Amino acid sequence: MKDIAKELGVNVSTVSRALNGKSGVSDELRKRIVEFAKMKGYSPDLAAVGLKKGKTKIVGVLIPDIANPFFAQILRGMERVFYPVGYHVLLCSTDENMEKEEENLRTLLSQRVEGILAAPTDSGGNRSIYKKIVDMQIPLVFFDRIIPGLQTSYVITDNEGGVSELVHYVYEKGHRTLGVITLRSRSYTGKMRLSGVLKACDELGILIKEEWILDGQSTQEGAYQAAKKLFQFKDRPTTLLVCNNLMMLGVMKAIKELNVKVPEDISIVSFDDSYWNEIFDAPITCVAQEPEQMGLIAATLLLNEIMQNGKTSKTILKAHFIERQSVAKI
Amino acid sequence: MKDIAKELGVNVSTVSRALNGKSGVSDELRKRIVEFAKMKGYSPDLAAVGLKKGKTKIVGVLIPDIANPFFAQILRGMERVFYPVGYHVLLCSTDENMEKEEENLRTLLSQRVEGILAAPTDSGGNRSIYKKIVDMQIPLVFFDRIIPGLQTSYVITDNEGGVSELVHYVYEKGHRTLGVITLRSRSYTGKMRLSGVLKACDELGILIKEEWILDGQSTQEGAYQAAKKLFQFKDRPTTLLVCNNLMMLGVMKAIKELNVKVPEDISIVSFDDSYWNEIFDAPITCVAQEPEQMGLIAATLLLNEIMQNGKTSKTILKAHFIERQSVAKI
DNA sequence: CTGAAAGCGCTAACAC
DNA sequence: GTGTTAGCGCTTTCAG
Repeated sequence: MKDIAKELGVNVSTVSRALNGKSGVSDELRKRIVEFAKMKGYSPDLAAVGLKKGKTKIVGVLIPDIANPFFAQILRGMERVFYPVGYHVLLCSTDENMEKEEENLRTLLSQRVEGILAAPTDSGGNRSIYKKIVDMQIPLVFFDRIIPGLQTSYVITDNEGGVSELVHYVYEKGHRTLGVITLRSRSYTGKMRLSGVLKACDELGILIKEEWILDGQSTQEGAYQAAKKLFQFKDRPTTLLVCNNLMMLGVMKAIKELNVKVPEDISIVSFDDSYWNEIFDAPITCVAQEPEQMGLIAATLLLNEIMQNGKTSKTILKAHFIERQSVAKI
Repeated sequence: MKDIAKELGVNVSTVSRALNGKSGVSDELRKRIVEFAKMKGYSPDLAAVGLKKGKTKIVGVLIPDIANPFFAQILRGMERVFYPVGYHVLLCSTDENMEKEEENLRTLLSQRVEGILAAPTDSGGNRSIYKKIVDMQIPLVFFDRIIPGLQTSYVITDNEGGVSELVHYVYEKGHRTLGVITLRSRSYTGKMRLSGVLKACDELGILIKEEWILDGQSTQEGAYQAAKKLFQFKDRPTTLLVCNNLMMLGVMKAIKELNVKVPEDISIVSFDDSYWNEIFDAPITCVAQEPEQMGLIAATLLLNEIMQNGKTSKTILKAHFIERQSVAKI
């Protein structure tokens, strides 16, 4: 800008006004400045603008694992709202690691992001730093997972309702025993989905033995191991409920490997839909979340808070049931 | 910082030195400053630091579609190298849209990113802006796709080699006719994979009729439509080659819907491996890329250029063949 | 309509 | 070992 001003024999402030479309510059001069700037390939230093204005036009997104299509789709939803309004996304992965999560949050603060979208690793941990963020009045919106008791906006899926629907469905199909492959127990979704299953089974009188609750650690590999174990029990349930998309994939692998017949040998239902549910040998009956929608809403809420310092708002998305062919009638 | 300095009765420069671990502050004073800063919840304004030092510690990543697991995994690879060295990722999606790509690149320049990782939408388009970036000496590394003729580092997969391997494999299995579902024709990978197929077929004397080359538009939906069309030809090839992971998914859907038997009715091979290839009814024989590895290498190359202004370097990854059960011997 | 000048938060000479 | 000061690139009063 200084160069431009000098070469055109005007003051930087005039250049600034001209380039930002502010009034107070003659049309003729503005035209000259704008053209000259374009010719020179001038591009404003957003960091400097941000420093001056106290606005960075950057938001931070904290995600457990971008390689999980579920989160990748959420991110796409967010992108779709931020792009048109000129906000940019600083992306951080936590790998479900609380130290990394904390460090990333600190970085985001230092980058002076105007707001933060986060899916916290642990429903209890790192509460204090999130608390601090809220206290600093930095807009914060949770998605997919929350830290209960923190006064923030969020958008989550009705986890308990979703699993409950699955359990009721298999009940109506005549099933009275159920196994479940669970998420990491400390995550919010892990807790909610398991408790939802237990509650629904209890209400309906479905038997769910201790040893049929297997920890899939939220991962494909973990679920693969867990499913193999379950399939080899002599005493096993007639249905298996899998708590997320990636774990469903692991279960599928185990099914193929052990040559289990679905739904003849065992019925399967899953929380989450994903690319693969539909094209599996026995297409998987499930409750689907809408990740892109979730991202979209989360981003919109955040933008609202940034713009107008709006009230916090809570959204609970319904998981919608998709019947396919993985459950037998007995 | 000013507050801290004032409250402790020292100068800001002293605070700066203390907080940055620079010499020239007595241990005692440093300790007091550091503690006080922590208590106050001080966090440095990275924009200001960047403005001063001319280093933002931010890199830009330009990706066609994060919801595609292939790119999501690449991104994870990048994250894994940037995180430990304190660099942050500003993420931009192009949606395969050239205007959006250009706009995003301008933004990244304005954010004064220290380097850019990009998978260009079009192998020819937007050349001039990429050229400009190179001329400005901003480190630029292409991944997955390149713009031929531009002097930059890149890491890509050996597309022609990969498809050639697939074609040779089906040839040895006795196939002499081949159909192919192609990517968007203007993308670099689209061109390379198609030309590779044609070349290999030509060499081996495999017949590939004009109407067996179907445009899958790089998408699941496009490939689904294309495959449905192909499967309904009375005169159809004995093998179908699918040019990427997402399109393979579309093909799978068509297969299920039309109740096509693989490999009895038709044999299938695919470029790319992805979650679903392995768990499909007829597990899909394919050549796999290593997206995470690609991201890792790309990020490392970029970091090298940023750090030591190193020479440009080109990496071509081999696609490795995975035999499964989707090809019949005839 | 245009210019001068202050200052955003920080670092790095340069003094003392 | 500590303070003073200039300045990174920009915007925005305030004068003229």
